[in-house]
Amino acid sequence: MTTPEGEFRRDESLGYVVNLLGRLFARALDQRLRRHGVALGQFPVLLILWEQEGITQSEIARRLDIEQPTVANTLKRMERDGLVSFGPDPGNRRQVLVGLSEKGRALRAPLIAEAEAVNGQASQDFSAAERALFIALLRRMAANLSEFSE
Amino acid sequence: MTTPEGEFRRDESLGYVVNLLGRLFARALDQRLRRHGVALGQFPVLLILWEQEGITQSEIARRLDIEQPTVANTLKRMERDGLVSFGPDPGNRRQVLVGLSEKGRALRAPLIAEAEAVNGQASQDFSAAERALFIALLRRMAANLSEFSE
DNA sequence: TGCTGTACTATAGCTTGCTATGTTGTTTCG
DNA sequence: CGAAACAACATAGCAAGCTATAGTACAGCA
Repeated sequence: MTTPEGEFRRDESLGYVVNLLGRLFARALDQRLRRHGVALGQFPVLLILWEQEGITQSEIARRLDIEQPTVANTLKRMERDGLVSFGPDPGNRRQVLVGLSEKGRALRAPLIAEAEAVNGQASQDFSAAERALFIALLRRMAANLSEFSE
Repeated sequence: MTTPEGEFRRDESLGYVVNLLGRLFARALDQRLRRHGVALGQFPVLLILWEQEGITQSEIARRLDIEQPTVANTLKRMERDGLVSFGPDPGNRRQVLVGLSEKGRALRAPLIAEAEAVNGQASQDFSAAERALFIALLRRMAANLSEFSE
């Protein structure tokens, strides 16, 4: 399944097309989140905190599969924007527990609605079966790429 | 197809999963390109220039669906790294034509091999039909998101 | 011709991702 | 107990995406 002659068609390259679609999703969601004063990268962190507050920075990084310094910087901007606050863990002085502000909690329903609107637009002509199939293929591919790098 | 109760499952969200897969592709390809001294974002630009040299910055941006300032900055780094050179267009003094260095041309085969290796790993257990179906779904979704923003 | 609009490039500034490295606290084990 | 390993967080520095804006050259038209 290698390409015949040093040729390489961008439009047939999995990585290229996935990356392009990813940027389209990012642009669409970013525009909508900005209306609420929230930046794109803050949204996944909010998703985690809406599930569970009082976890550590590294736990957030682990659940999102993002590096710890990236999360640290995003949290710092979220604190600046009044979305989260940090409290020391009395039982463990090296870690810091992250909590939501009221503002952060209140954004849950409206921001999730924005994300669902984007997902809805993206899959507007997909049947439920197609959508499920698509997610399954995405996940298989992600699993393939997560295997030890070689 | 909206979610029942303010719930939002990351693992079922199209945007979330596409974004995650995109980062996995990016990490995998970045690691491989680094061995050749090339940064990830330079690769799409190289793909364009391998097809056709002597085009303008904005033409590159248009073909890749990336904003012009992003391309401008990437090209600046590529010049620094000795991959491209700029020549003024004698017939049009406002634009600049981008050309490849010998080094840039020579990287074609090895870098395409790296990209194909990543694509191959990602789709290692996919049949040709599945791969084609997957690409078709990605493209439909991209078309849906490209429709005028609302 | 000259003015207006458009196209190309550049610059500033932000966010979010990454790696690499350092600091500090906790755990483990000899 | 003390040393070594490990875990959490911070910081520095880079790449690449974005928006907004400004400057310059060209084109089209009154």
